[in-house]
Amino acid sequence: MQFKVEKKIKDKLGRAGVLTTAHGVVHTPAFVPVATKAAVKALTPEMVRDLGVEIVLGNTYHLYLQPGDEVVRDAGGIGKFMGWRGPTMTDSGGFQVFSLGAAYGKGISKVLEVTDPSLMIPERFDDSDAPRLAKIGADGVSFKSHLDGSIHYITPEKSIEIQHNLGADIIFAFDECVSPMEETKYQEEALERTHRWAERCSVLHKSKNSQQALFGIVQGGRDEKLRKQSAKIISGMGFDGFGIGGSFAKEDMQDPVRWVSEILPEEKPRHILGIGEPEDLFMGVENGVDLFDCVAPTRNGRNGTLYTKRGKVNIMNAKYTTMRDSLDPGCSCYFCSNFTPSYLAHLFRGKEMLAGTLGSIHNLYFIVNLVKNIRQSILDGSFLEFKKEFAILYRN
RNA sequence: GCGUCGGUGGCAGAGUGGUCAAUUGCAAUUGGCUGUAAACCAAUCGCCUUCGGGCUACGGGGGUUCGAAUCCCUCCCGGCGCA
Repeated sequence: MQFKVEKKIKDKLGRAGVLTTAHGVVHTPAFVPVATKAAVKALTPEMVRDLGVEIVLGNTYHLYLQPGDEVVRDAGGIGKFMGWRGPTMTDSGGFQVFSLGAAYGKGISKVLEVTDPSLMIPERFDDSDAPRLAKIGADGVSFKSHLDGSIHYITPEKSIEIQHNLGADIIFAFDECVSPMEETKYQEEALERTHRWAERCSVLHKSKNSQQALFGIVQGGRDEKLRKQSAKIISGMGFDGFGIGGSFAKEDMQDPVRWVSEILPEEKPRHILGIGEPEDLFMGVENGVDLFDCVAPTRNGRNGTLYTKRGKVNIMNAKYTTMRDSLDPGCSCYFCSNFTPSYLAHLFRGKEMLAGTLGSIHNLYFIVNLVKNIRQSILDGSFLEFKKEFAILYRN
Protein backbone atom coordinates (compact mmCIF):
# COMPACT_ATOMS: atom_id res chain seq x y z
CA MET A 1 0.00 0.00 0.00
CA GLN A 2 1.15 3.48 -0.82
CA PHE A 3 -0.21 6.85 0.14
CA LYS A 4 0.50 10.19 -1.42
CA VAL A 5 -0.78 13.58 -0.31
CA GLU A 6 -1.73 15.67 -3.33
CA LYS A 7 -2.90 18.91 -1.84
CA LYS A 8 -3.56 20.36 1.60
CA ILE A 9 -6.19 22.75 2.85
CA LYS A 10 -4.46 26.05 3.62
CA ASP A 11 -3.73 26.44 7.34
CA LYS A 12 -5.61 23.24 8.16
CA LEU A 13 -4.74 19.60 8.68
CA GLY A 14 -6.97 18.39 5.84
CA ARG A 15 -5.64 17.06 2.57
CA ALA A 16 -6.53 15.28 -0.65
CA GLY A 17 -4.50 12.24 -1.53
CA VAL A 18 -4.27 8.97 -3.35
CA LEU A 19 -4.08 5.59 -1.70
CA THR A 20 -2.80 2.77 -3.89
CA THR A 21 -3.43 -0.87 -3.04
CA ALA A 22 -2.91 -4.14 -4.84
CA HIS A 23 -6.57 -4.08 -5.86
CA GLY A 24 -6.84 -0.51 -7.00
CA VAL A 25 -6.68 3.14 -6.12
CA VAL A 26 -8.64 5.14 -3.56
CA HIS A 27 -8.93 8.87 -3.91
CA THR A 28 -8.98 10.48 -0.48
CA PRO A 29 -10.82 11.81 1.33
CA ALA A 30 -12.99 8.78 0.63
CA PHE A 31 -16.11 7.27 2.06
CA VAL A 32 -15.92 3.54 2.78
CA PRO A 33 -19.30 1.76 2.81
CA VAL A 34 -19.64 -0.93 5.42
CA ALA A 35 -20.01 -4.52 4.25
CA THR A 36 -20.01 -6.19 7.66
CA LYS A 37 -20.71 -9.70 6.45
CA ALA A 38 -19.06 -9.27 3.06
CA ALA A 39 -22.12 -7.55 1.66
CA VAL A 40 -23.14 -3.91 1.51
CA LYS A 41 -26.66 -4.59 2.69
CA ALA A 42 -29.33 -4.46 0.00
CA LEU A 43 -26.82 -3.69 -2.79
CA THR A 44 -24.89 -5.71 -5.33
CA PRO A 45 -21.18 -4.92 -5.75
CA GLU A 46 -21.99 -3.57 -9.20
CA MET A 47 -24.45 -1.08 -7.73
CA VAL A 48 -21.88 -0.09 -5.11
CA ARG A 49 -19.24 0.44 -7.78
CA ASP A 50 -21.65 2.48 -9.93
CA LEU A 51 -22.24 4.77 -6.96
CA GLY A 52 -18.59 5.76 -7.18
CA VAL A 53 -17.37 3.70 -4.24
CA GLU A 54 -13.70 2.71 -4.37
CA ILE A 55 -13.26 0.61 -1.24
CA VAL A 56 -15.47 -1.32 1.21
CA LEU A 57 -15.01 -2.53 4.78
CA GLY A 58 -15.88 -5.95 6.17
CA ASN A 59 -15.89 -7.17 9.76
CA THR A 60 -13.55 -9.66 11.37
CA TYR A 61 -15.84 -10.86 14.12
CA HIS A 62 -18.90 -11.36 11.94
CA LEU A 63 -17.03 -13.13 9.14
CA TYR A 64 -15.14 -15.28 11.61
CA LEU A 65 -18.46 -16.50 13.03
CA GLN A 66 -20.08 -16.86 9.66
CA PRO A 67 -19.05 -18.27 7.23
CA GLY A 68 -15.66 -18.63 8.95
CA ASP A 69 -12.46 -16.88 7.93
CA GLU A 70 -11.04 -20.03 6.37
CA VAL A 71 -13.97 -20.26 4.00
CA VAL A 72 -13.24 -16.70 2.93
CA ARG A 73 -9.51 -17.42 2.63
CA ASP A 74 -10.15 -20.49 0.48
CA ALA A 75 -12.49 -18.48 -1.71
CA GLY A 76 -9.61 -16.15 -2.50
CA GLY A 77 -10.08 -13.48 0.16
CA ILE A 78 -12.92 -11.16 1.02
CA GLY A 79 -12.87 -9.22 -2.25
CA LYS A 80 -13.07 -12.25 -4.45
CA PHE A 81 -15.52 -13.98 -2.11
CA MET A 82 -18.01 -11.12 -2.32
CA GLY A 83 -17.41 -10.28 -5.96
CA TRP A 84 -15.89 -6.88 -5.23
CA ARG A 85 -12.97 -6.20 -7.51
CA GLY A 86 -11.64 -3.10 -5.76
CA PRO A 87 -9.71 -2.50 -2.57
CA THR A 88 -11.04 -3.80 0.73
CA MET A 89 -10.44 -3.31 4.42
CA THR A 90 -11.57 -5.20 7.52
CA ASP A 91 -12.31 -3.92 10.98
CA SER A 92 -10.69 -5.91 13.74
CA GLY A 93 -13.68 -6.78 15.90
CA GLY A 94 -12.72 -4.07 18.36
CA PHE A 95 -16.05 -2.36 17.88
CA GLN A 96 -17.85 -5.53 18.94
CA VAL A 97 -15.95 -5.38 22.25
CA PHE A 98 -18.04 -2.27 22.76
CA SER A 99 -21.31 -2.94 20.94
CA LEU A 100 -21.67 -6.45 22.34
CA GLY A 101 -20.03 -5.54 25.66
CA ALA A 102 -20.52 -2.34 27.61
CA ALA A 103 -23.06 -1.00 25.14
CA TYR A 104 -25.04 -4.23 24.85
CA GLY A 105 -28.73 -3.64 25.43
CA LYS A 106 -28.14 -0.13 26.71
CA GLY A 107 -28.89 1.87 23.61
CA ILE A 108 -25.52 3.60 23.85
CA SER A 109 -24.13 4.70 20.52
CA LYS A 110 -20.63 5.83 19.77
CA VAL A 111 -21.60 9.46 19.41
CA LEU A 112 -23.26 11.33 22.24
CA GLU A 113 -25.52 14.14 21.12
CA VAL A 114 -25.24 16.24 24.25
CA THR A 115 -22.49 16.52 26.78
CA ASP A 116 -24.36 16.04 29.99
CA PRO A 117 -22.16 15.37 33.04
CA SER A 118 -25.05 13.60 34.71
CA LEU A 119 -24.87 10.95 32.01
CA MET A 120 -21.35 10.04 32.98
CA ILE A 121 -20.94 7.02 35.20
CA PRO A 122 -19.18 8.43 38.28
CA GLU A 123 -17.59 5.16 39.14
CA ARG A 124 -17.58 2.04 37.07
CA PHE A 125 -20.09 0.05 39.08
CA ASP A 126 -19.84 -3.67 39.11
CA ASP A 127 -22.12 -4.70 36.31
CA SER A 128 -20.43 -7.97 35.58
CA ASP A 129 -23.80 -9.66 35.81
CA ALA A 130 -25.32 -7.33 33.26
CA PRO A 131 -26.28 -9.27 30.15
CA ARG A 132 -23.64 -8.84 27.50
CA LEU A 133 -22.12 -10.88 24.74
CA ALA A 134 -18.55 -9.63 25.10
CA LYS A 135 -16.41 -9.66 28.21
CA ILE A 136 -12.86 -8.41 28.47
CA GLY A 137 -10.51 -11.05 29.82
CA ALA A 138 -6.85 -11.21 30.78
CA ASP A 139 -5.38 -10.89 27.30
CA GLY A 140 -8.35 -10.82 24.98
CA VAL A 141 -12.12 -10.75 24.81
CA SER A 142 -14.60 -13.52 25.38
CA PHE A 143 -17.52 -13.35 22.97
CA LYS A 144 -20.75 -15.26 23.18
CA SER A 145 -21.99 -15.68 19.63
CA HIS A 146 -25.27 -13.87 18.94
CA LEU A 147 -25.92 -16.56 16.34
CA ASP A 148 -25.70 -19.75 18.37
CA GLY A 149 -24.45 -18.86 21.85
CA SER A 150 -21.06 -20.50 21.37
CA ILE A 151 -18.10 -18.95 23.18
CA HIS A 152 -15.12 -17.50 21.31
CA TYR A 153 -12.03 -15.99 22.82
CA ILE A 154 -10.50 -13.35 20.57
CA THR A 155 -7.02 -12.10 21.33
CA PRO A 156 -5.14 -9.46 19.35
CA GLU A 157 -3.21 -12.25 17.67
CA LYS A 158 -6.40 -14.10 16.81
CA SER A 159 -7.91 -10.97 15.26
CA ILE A 160 -4.84 -10.53 13.06
CA GLU A 161 -4.83 -14.19 12.07
CA ILE A 162 -8.47 -13.94 11.06
CA GLN A 163 -7.77 -10.76 9.12
CA HIS A 164 -4.87 -12.43 7.34
CA ASN A 165 -7.28 -15.12 6.26
CA LEU A 166 -9.89 -12.60 5.18
CA GLY A 167 -7.15 -11.00 3.12
CA ALA A 168 -8.27 -7.38 2.87
CA ASP A 169 -5.80 -4.79 1.60
CA ILE A 170 -6.01 -2.86 4.83
CA ILE A 171 -6.59 -4.40 8.25
CA PHE A 172 -6.92 -2.92 11.72
CA ALA A 173 -5.35 -3.62 15.08
CA PHE A 174 -7.64 -5.14 17.71
CA ASP A 175 -8.69 -2.34 20.04
CA GLU A 176 -11.30 -1.54 22.62
CA CYS A 177 -13.86 1.01 21.57
CA VAL A 178 -14.83 2.68 24.84
CA SER A 179 -18.26 3.95 25.75
CA PRO A 180 -18.63 7.73 25.91
CA MET A 181 -20.25 7.11 29.30
CA GLU A 182 -17.17 5.72 30.97
CA GLU A 183 -15.27 7.78 33.51
CA THR A 184 -11.63 8.84 33.05
CA LYS A 185 -10.17 6.11 35.19
CA TYR A 186 -11.69 3.45 33.00
CA GLN A 187 -10.68 5.33 29.85
CA GLU A 188 -7.07 5.23 31.05
CA GLU A 189 -7.21 1.55 31.87
CA ALA A 190 -8.81 0.71 28.51
CA LEU A 191 -6.33 2.89 26.66
CA GLU A 192 -3.37 1.06 28.16
CA ARG A 193 -4.99 -2.20 27.14
CA THR A 194 -5.54 -0.97 23.59
CA HIS A 195 -1.86 0.05 23.42
CA ARG A 196 -0.71 -3.37 24.63
CA TRP A 197 -2.99 -5.03 22.11
CA ALA A 198 -1.75 -2.76 19.31
CA GLU A 199 1.83 -3.76 20.01
CA ARG A 200 0.91 -7.43 19.92
CA CYS A 201 -0.97 -7.00 16.64
CA SER A 202 2.00 -5.22 15.14
CA VAL A 203 4.49 -7.84 16.28
CA LEU A 204 2.48 -10.75 14.95
CA HIS A 205 1.68 -8.98 11.68
CA LYS A 206 5.34 -8.19 11.00
CA SER A 207 6.37 -11.75 11.75
CA LYS A 208 4.13 -13.00 8.96
CA ASN A 209 5.53 -10.79 6.18
CA SER A 210 1.98 -10.03 5.05
CA GLN A 211 1.38 -7.79 2.05
CA GLN A 212 -1.60 -6.34 3.85
CA ALA A 213 -1.36 -2.88 5.41
CA LEU A 214 -1.99 -2.75 9.15
CA PHE A 215 -3.52 0.34 10.70
CA GLY A 216 -3.09 1.03 14.41
CA ILE A 217 -6.00 2.57 16.30
CA VAL A 218 -5.77 5.66 18.46
CA GLN A 219 -8.20 5.81 21.38
CA GLY A 220 -8.44 8.08 24.41
CA GLY A 221 -12.02 9.25 24.33
CA ARG A 222 -12.60 12.97 24.69
CA ASP A 223 -9.62 13.53 26.96
CA GLU A 224 -6.88 15.68 25.44
CA LYS A 225 -4.07 14.18 27.45
CA LEU A 226 -5.12 10.61 26.67
CA ARG A 227 -5.73 11.26 22.99
CA LYS A 228 -2.34 12.88 22.49
CA GLN A 229 -0.61 10.21 24.51
CA SER A 230 -2.33 7.54 22.42
CA ALA A 231 -1.43 9.22 19.14
CA LYS A 232 2.24 9.35 20.19
CA ILE A 233 2.39 5.76 21.35
CA ILE A 234 0.51 4.34 18.38
CA SER A 235 2.60 6.36 15.89
CA GLY A 236 5.70 4.81 17.36
CA MET A 237 4.71 1.25 16.52
CA GLY A 238 5.41 1.29 12.80
CA PHE A 239 1.89 1.00 11.49
CA ASP A 240 1.09 1.64 7.82
CA GLY A 241 -1.75 3.98 8.68
CA PHE A 242 -4.02 4.88 11.54
CA GLY A 243 -7.54 4.53 12.75
CA ILE A 244 -9.11 7.09 15.01
CA GLY A 245 -11.56 5.25 17.16
CA GLY A 246 -13.74 5.47 20.16
CA SER A 247 -16.05 7.77 21.90
CA PHE A 248 -17.11 11.18 20.75
CA ALA A 249 -19.52 13.88 21.73
CA LYS A 250 -21.32 15.57 18.90
CA GLU A 251 -20.36 19.06 19.92
CA ASP A 252 -16.64 18.60 20.44
CA MET A 253 -15.80 15.78 18.07
CA GLN A 254 -13.35 17.96 16.19
CA ASP A 255 -11.06 18.36 19.19
CA PRO A 256 -9.91 14.75 19.60
CA VAL A 257 -9.59 14.41 15.84
CA ARG A 258 -7.44 17.53 15.60
CA TRP A 259 -5.25 16.59 18.59
CA VAL A 260 -4.57 13.23 17.03
CA SER A 261 -3.97 14.44 13.47
CA GLU A 262 -1.45 16.99 14.67
CA ILE A 263 0.65 14.18 16.08
CA LEU A 264 0.20 11.34 13.57
CA PRO A 265 2.79 11.28 10.75
CA GLU A 266 1.60 13.38 7.85
CA GLU A 267 2.66 10.92 5.16
CA LYS A 268 0.42 8.11 6.40
CA PRO A 269 -3.34 7.74 5.90
CA ARG A 270 -5.83 8.33 8.72
CA HIS A 271 -9.18 6.64 8.97
CA ILE A 272 -11.85 7.70 11.41
CA LEU A 273 -13.82 4.67 12.41
CA GLY A 274 -17.59 4.61 12.22
CA ILE A 275 -18.14 8.28 11.54
CA GLY A 276 -20.02 9.56 8.55
CA GLU A 277 -22.89 11.98 9.00
CA PRO A 278 -22.53 14.83 6.50
CA GLU A 279 -21.43 17.45 9.04
CA ASP A 280 -18.96 14.96 10.48
CA LEU A 281 -17.39 14.43 7.07
CA PHE A 282 -16.53 18.12 6.80
CA MET A 283 -15.29 18.13 10.37
CA GLY A 284 -13.12 15.08 9.77
CA VAL A 285 -11.63 16.27 6.51
CA GLU A 286 -10.86 19.68 7.93
CA ASN A 287 -9.04 18.02 10.79
CA GLY A 288 -6.93 15.66 8.77
CA VAL A 289 -9.03 12.54 8.16
CA ASP A 290 -8.55 10.69 4.87
CA LEU A 291 -10.99 7.80 5.17
CA PHE A 292 -14.45 7.41 6.69
CA ASP A 293 -16.54 4.32 7.13
CA CYS A 294 -20.04 4.43 8.50
CA VAL A 295 -23.21 2.35 8.49
CA ALA A 296 -25.37 5.45 8.59
CA PRO A 297 -26.13 5.86 4.87
CA THR A 298 -27.06 2.23 4.34
CA ARG A 299 -28.85 1.73 7.64
CA ASN A 300 -30.77 4.97 7.30
CA GLY A 301 -31.50 4.12 3.69
CA ARG A 302 -33.01 0.79 4.67
CA ASN A 303 -34.95 2.39 7.49
CA GLY A 304 -36.51 5.15 5.42
CA THR A 305 -34.38 8.14 6.42
CA LEU A 306 -32.94 9.81 3.36
CA TYR A 307 -30.28 12.47 3.03
CA THR A 308 -31.09 15.59 1.08
CA LYS A 309 -29.25 18.86 0.62
CA ARG A 310 -31.79 20.32 3.04
CA GLY A 311 -31.27 17.75 5.75
CA LYS A 312 -32.57 14.29 6.46
CA VAL A 313 -36.17 13.34 5.76
CA ASN A 314 -38.26 10.36 6.79
CA ILE A 315 -39.89 8.97 3.67
CA MET A 316 -42.54 7.33 5.88
CA ASN A 317 -44.02 10.72 6.77
CA ALA A 318 -47.58 11.12 5.48
CA LYS A 319 -46.69 13.96 3.11
CA TYR A 320 -44.52 11.74 0.92
CA THR A 321 -47.26 9.27 0.05
CA THR A 322 -48.36 11.48 -2.82
CA MET A 323 -45.24 13.54 -3.51
CA ARG A 324 -44.14 13.38 -7.11
CA ASP A 325 -41.60 16.22 -7.06
CA SER A 326 -37.95 15.37 -6.62
CA LEU A 327 -37.02 14.46 -3.07
CA ASP A 328 -33.65 16.13 -3.44
CA PRO A 329 -33.69 18.50 -6.44
CA GLY A 330 -30.49 18.21 -8.42
CA CYS A 331 -29.69 14.70 -7.20
CA SER A 332 -28.87 12.46 -10.14
CA CYS A 333 -28.77 9.13 -8.35
CA TYR A 334 -30.59 6.14 -9.83
CA PHE A 335 -33.51 6.56 -7.45
CA CYS A 336 -34.00 10.29 -7.99
CA SER A 337 -33.60 9.91 -11.76
CA ASN A 338 -36.23 7.23 -12.12
CA PHE A 339 -38.72 7.23 -9.25
CA THR A 340 -40.89 9.52 -7.14
CA PRO A 341 -40.94 9.89 -3.36
CA SER A 342 -44.53 8.65 -3.56
CA TYR A 343 -43.35 5.38 -5.07
CA LEU A 344 -40.59 4.92 -2.51
CA ALA A 345 -43.04 5.70 0.31
CA HIS A 346 -45.29 3.02 -1.12
CA LEU A 347 -42.43 0.50 -1.25
CA PHE A 348 -41.56 1.18 2.39
CA ARG A 349 -45.17 0.93 3.51
CA GLY A 350 -45.60 -2.25 1.52
CA LYS A 351 -42.36 -3.59 3.01
CA GLU A 352 -40.99 -4.30 -0.43
CA MET A 353 -37.31 -5.28 -0.51
CA LEU A 354 -36.71 -2.74 -3.24
CA ALA A 355 -37.38 0.01 -0.68
CA GLY A 356 -34.16 -0.70 1.20
CA THR A 357 -32.23 -0.98 -2.02
CA LEU A 358 -33.42 2.34 -3.42
CA GLY A 359 -32.97 4.07 -0.06
CA SER A 360 -29.43 2.73 0.19
CA ILE A 361 -28.61 3.75 -3.35
CA HIS A 362 -29.77 7.29 -2.74
CA ASN A 363 -28.01 7.69 0.60
CA LEU A 364 -24.77 6.11 -0.48
CA TYR A 365 -24.75 8.22 -3.62
CA PHE A 366 -25.39 11.30 -1.52
CA ILE A 367 -22.55 10.59 0.91
CA VAL A 368 -20.02 9.29 -1.61
CA ASN A 369 -20.65 12.26 -3.86
CA LEU A 370 -20.46 14.66 -0.98
CA VAL A 371 -17.01 13.34 -0.09
CA LYS A 372 -15.99 13.51 -3.75
CA ASN A 373 -17.11 17.10 -3.90
CA ILE A 374 -15.23 17.80 -0.70
CA ARG A 375 -12.12 16.31 -2.31
CA GLN A 376 -12.59 18.45 -5.39
CA SER A 377 -13.02 21.53 -3.22
CA ILE A 378 -9.66 20.82 -1.60
CA LEU A 379 -8.03 20.55 -5.01
CA ASP A 380 -9.77 23.79 -6.05
CA GLY A 381 -8.81 25.54 -2.85
CA SER A 382 -12.47 26.17 -1.98
CA PHE A 383 -13.03 23.73 0.88
CA LEU A 384 -14.12 26.26 3.49
CA GLU A 385 -16.56 27.96 1.14
CA PHE A 386 -18.02 24.62 0.14
CA LYS A 387 -18.38 23.61 3.76
CA LYS A 388 -20.18 26.85 4.58
CA GLU A 389 -22.53 26.61 1.60
CA PHE A 390 -23.42 23.04 2.41
CA ALA A 391 -24.09 23.75 6.07
CA ILE A 392 -26.43 26.66 5.38
CA LEU A 393 -28.79 24.49 3.35
CA TYR A 394 -28.38 21.28 5.29
CA ARG A 395 -29.16 22.73 8.68
CA ASN A 396 -32.45 24.39 7.78
C1' G B 1 -90.99 -17.80 9.23
C1' C B 2 -88.55 -21.16 12.89
C1' G B 3 -83.95 -22.51 15.13
C1' U B 4 -79.04 -21.25 16.15
C1' C B 5 -74.53 -18.45 16.55
C1' G B 6 -72.90 -13.67 16.50
C1' G B 7 -72.67 -7.83 16.36
C1' U B 8 -66.28 -4.63 20.79
C1' G B 9 -62.09 1.24 19.17
C1' G B 10 -59.64 2.30 11.24
C1' C B 11 -59.38 -3.42 10.51
C1' A B 12 -58.78 -8.36 12.69
C1' G B 13 -59.77 -10.20 17.23
C1' A B 14 -59.52 -10.82 23.15
C1' G B 15 -62.51 -9.79 27.32
C1' U B 16 -67.87 -12.27 29.37
C1' G B 17 -70.64 -8.58 36.59
C1' G B 18 -66.17 -4.22 39.61
C1' U B 19 -58.92 -4.14 38.93
C1' C B 20 -61.96 -1.85 31.28
C1' A B 21 -61.05 3.82 27.73
C1' A B 22 -61.03 -1.97 27.20
C1' U B 23 -55.19 -7.55 26.12
C1' U B 24 -52.90 -8.44 21.43
C1' G B 25 -51.74 -8.02 16.19
C1' C B 26 -52.12 -4.98 11.90
C1' A B 27 -52.85 -0.15 10.00
C1' A B 28 -51.99 4.98 11.13
C1' U B 29 -48.97 9.28 13.27
C1' U B 30 -44.24 10.82 14.87
C1' G B 31 -39.29 10.16 16.47
C1' G B 32 -34.56 7.65 16.51
C1' C B 33 -30.50 5.12 13.97
C1' U B 34 -22.61 7.23 13.31
C1' G B 35 -15.90 0.84 13.02
C1' U B 36 -24.29 -3.12 11.65
C1' A B 37 -27.28 -8.28 17.47
C1' A B 38 -30.51 -3.24 12.85
C1' A B 39 -35.12 -4.52 5.63
C1' C B 40 -34.58 -2.29 12.84
C1' C B 41 -36.17 0.10 17.38
C1' A B 42 -39.24 3.44 20.29
C1' A B 43 -43.40 6.59 21.50
C1' U B 44 -48.38 7.94 20.45
C1' C B 45 -52.88 5.99 18.82
C1' G B 46 -61.93 7.99 21.63
C1' C B 47 -62.75 13.51 23.02
C1' C B 48 -61.25 17.38 26.54
C1' U B 49 -57.55 18.65 30.26
C1' U B 50 -54.83 23.70 34.69
C1' C B 51 -52.02 16.36 33.47
C1' G B 52 -55.02 15.71 39.37
C1' G B 53 -58.66 14.29 36.32
C1' G B 54 -63.30 15.00 33.48
C1' C B 55 -66.64 13.31 29.54
C1' U B 56 -68.68 9.89 25.91
C1' A B 57 -68.11 4.72 24.58
C1' C B 58 -68.36 -2.24 23.43
C1' G B 59 -75.35 -2.53 17.28
C1' G B 60 -80.33 0.65 19.16
C1' G B 61 -83.78 1.03 23.24
C1' G B 62 -85.37 -0.59 28.00
C1' G B 63 -84.39 -3.32 32.57
C1' U B 64 -81.74 -6.02 36.90
C1' U B 65 -77.66 -4.39 40.15
C1' C B 66 -74.23 -0.27 44.74
C1' G B 67 -71.82 -1.35 39.89
C1' A B 68 -72.99 -3.88 33.03
C1' A B 69 -68.87 -4.58 27.09
C1' U B 70 -70.22 -8.66 30.39
C1' C B 71 -76.97 -10.77 33.10
C1' C B 72 -82.47 -10.20 31.35
C1' C B 73 -86.28 -8.26 27.69
C1' U B 74 -87.06 -6.16 23.04
C1' C B 75 -85.88 -4.17 18.29
C1' C B 76 -82.34 -3.80 14.20
C1' C B 77 -78.35 -6.14 11.38
C1' G B 78 -75.23 -10.46 9.77
C1' G B 79 -73.63 -15.91 9.25
C1' C B 80 -75.34 -20.87 9.21
C1' G B 81 -79.29 -24.75 9.30
C1' C B 82 -84.43 -26.09 8.40
C1' A B 83 -88.85 -24.75 5.88
